[in-house]
Amino acid sequence: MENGGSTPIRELEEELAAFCPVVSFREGDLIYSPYQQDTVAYVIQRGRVKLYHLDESGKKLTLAILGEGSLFGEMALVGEELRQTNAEALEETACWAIEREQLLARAKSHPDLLVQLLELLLQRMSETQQRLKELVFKDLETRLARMLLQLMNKYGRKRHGRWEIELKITHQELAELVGGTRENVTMILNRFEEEGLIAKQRFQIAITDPEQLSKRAALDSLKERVSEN
Amino acid sequence: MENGGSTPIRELEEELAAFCPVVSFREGDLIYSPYQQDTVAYVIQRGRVKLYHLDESGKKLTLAILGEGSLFGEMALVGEELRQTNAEALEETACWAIEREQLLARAKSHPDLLVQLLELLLQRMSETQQRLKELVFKDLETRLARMLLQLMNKYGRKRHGRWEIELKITHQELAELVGGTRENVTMILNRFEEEGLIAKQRFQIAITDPEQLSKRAALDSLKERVSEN
DNA sequence: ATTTTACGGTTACCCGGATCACAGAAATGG
DNA sequence: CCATTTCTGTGATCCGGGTAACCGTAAAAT
Repeated sequence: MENGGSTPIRELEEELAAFCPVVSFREGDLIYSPYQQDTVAYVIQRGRVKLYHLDESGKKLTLAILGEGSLFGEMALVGEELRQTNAEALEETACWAIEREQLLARAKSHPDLLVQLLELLLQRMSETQQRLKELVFKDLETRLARMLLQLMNKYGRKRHGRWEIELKITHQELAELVGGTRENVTMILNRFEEEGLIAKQRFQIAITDPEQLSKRAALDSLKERVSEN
Repeated sequence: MENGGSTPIRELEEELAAFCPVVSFREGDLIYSPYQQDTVAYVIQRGRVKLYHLDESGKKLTLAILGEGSLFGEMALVGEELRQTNAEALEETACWAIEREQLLARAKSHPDLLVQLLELLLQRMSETQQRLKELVFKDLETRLARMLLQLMNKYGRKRHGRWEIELKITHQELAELVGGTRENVTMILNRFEEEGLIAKQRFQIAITDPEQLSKRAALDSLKERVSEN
C-alpha cells in the first residue's frame, strides 16, 4: 500500500543503484532547507519525508508527505535555483542521492533514466496543482475530508473493520497539510467522529466510513444547486 | 523582455523544429480542456496561452499566462493521465506540438532534449509552488501587488516614464490570477492608484512606482513585529 | 445611431475561519 | 514519581474577503 501499486519503480531502483550512493537520515533530520544551494536530488528507498514551507511568522504549510519511490529536491537538477522548501525525515529514512552532473552524464548512455524521473516529477506536479485548486475552491471541511482519504490510501491498513492510518500525526500537522488552524481541524475532526465517519485517539486516526466521508469530500462548499448561469 | 533572458531556448527550438509540427491557434481557441486524453505537449513559439481551472460553479482560477518558450500540456508525456486544466490561446499563437512517442524515440538519440524539457518543467513547478505558498500565507492585497510586479517583468515596457503592461487584461482576469473576486481587485487597484503606485484605464495597467509597490508585495499581512517566539 | 452587452465602481451585509485565551489529559523526562 | 511539556477540547471575538445588488460608462453589435 505504501506505493500506490501503479508505479513500476523496480527498474528505476536498479538504475539508481548503479550510480547513486545511498544516504541515511534519522527521524527529525533536516535533509535540506531554503536558500541552500546544492546539486543533489533524492529518491526515497525506505522511510518518509515531509516537504514544507515555513513562513516568516512561523506558520507552516506542508507540501507533501512522501513515501518510498518518491522523488524530491528535483530543483537541484538544473539551473541555479536555491532550495525553496524544507525537507525533513519523519522516520528512519534512506534515499538515493542523485548528483546532478552524474545524472546528466549517465543519462547520455541510459536515456530511459530521465524518462522515469520525468514521470515521478509529473506525478508531483499533478498533486501540487490539485492542492492549489482545492485551496481556492474548497472549504476547510472538504479539504480535510479529502486529506483523510488520501492518507487512508497511502498509509491506511484495514484492521478491526476500519482503515487505520499508520502515520503518527497530530492535529497541528493535519492543519499544516490542509492550510488551516489546529483549532478548526480539531473541531471538524470531532464533528466527523460524532457523525461516525472516523474514530480517533491521540496521534491516530481511523476511517470507519469511507463512503460517507467521500461524500463530504466531494460536496461543494456552499450550494446544492446552480442549474443555469 | 518576453522571455526573461535567462533561458537559452534557441537550441531547444532547433531540436523541436527537427521533429515537431507547428500548430496554430487563434485568439480564444481552446487548445485542450479537462478529461480529454491525448498525448501531445506544447512549447510556445509565438503568442500567449492561459492555463486555468474551472470550478463546477463557474469560478475560474488561472494557473499561468505563458509566453514564448514555455512548455505546457506536459502531463501528456507520460502515464495515462487525462488533461486536468483548460488551455486557451490569448492571441494568435503558434506552438510546436510534441507527440509523446516521437519525443521518446527522439530522446534516445538526442539525450539533451529531455534535459531541456526538464528544465522548462521545473521552472513551471517552481512557480506553482510559489503560488501555493502565497495563497496560504499572503493576503489579497499582497498577492495582487506581487502579480502586478510579475506581469510587469514579463510583459512590461517602459514608456513615458512608467511601466506599461502590454497585456489586455480585465479586473476579472486579474482576480482569477490571484484567487480573489473582481470587486475586491477593483477596490485594491483603486487604492493603489490613489497612492500613486499605478495608473490605469480600461484593460490597461501601468506601474508608476515599482519600488513602493514592491514594499507592498513583501509586507506580511498583519504584523509589523514579532521579535521572538 | 441606438440598443445591448461587458467592464468598472461602490455599498451593505454576512460568514468561514483566524486569533486569543484557557483548561484538562496524556506523554516525557529528570 | 512528580514536574514539565505537548496535545487536545472549547469557548469568545474579530476580520478579510465573498456575496448580492446596484449604477454609470465604454465598447460592440445591428
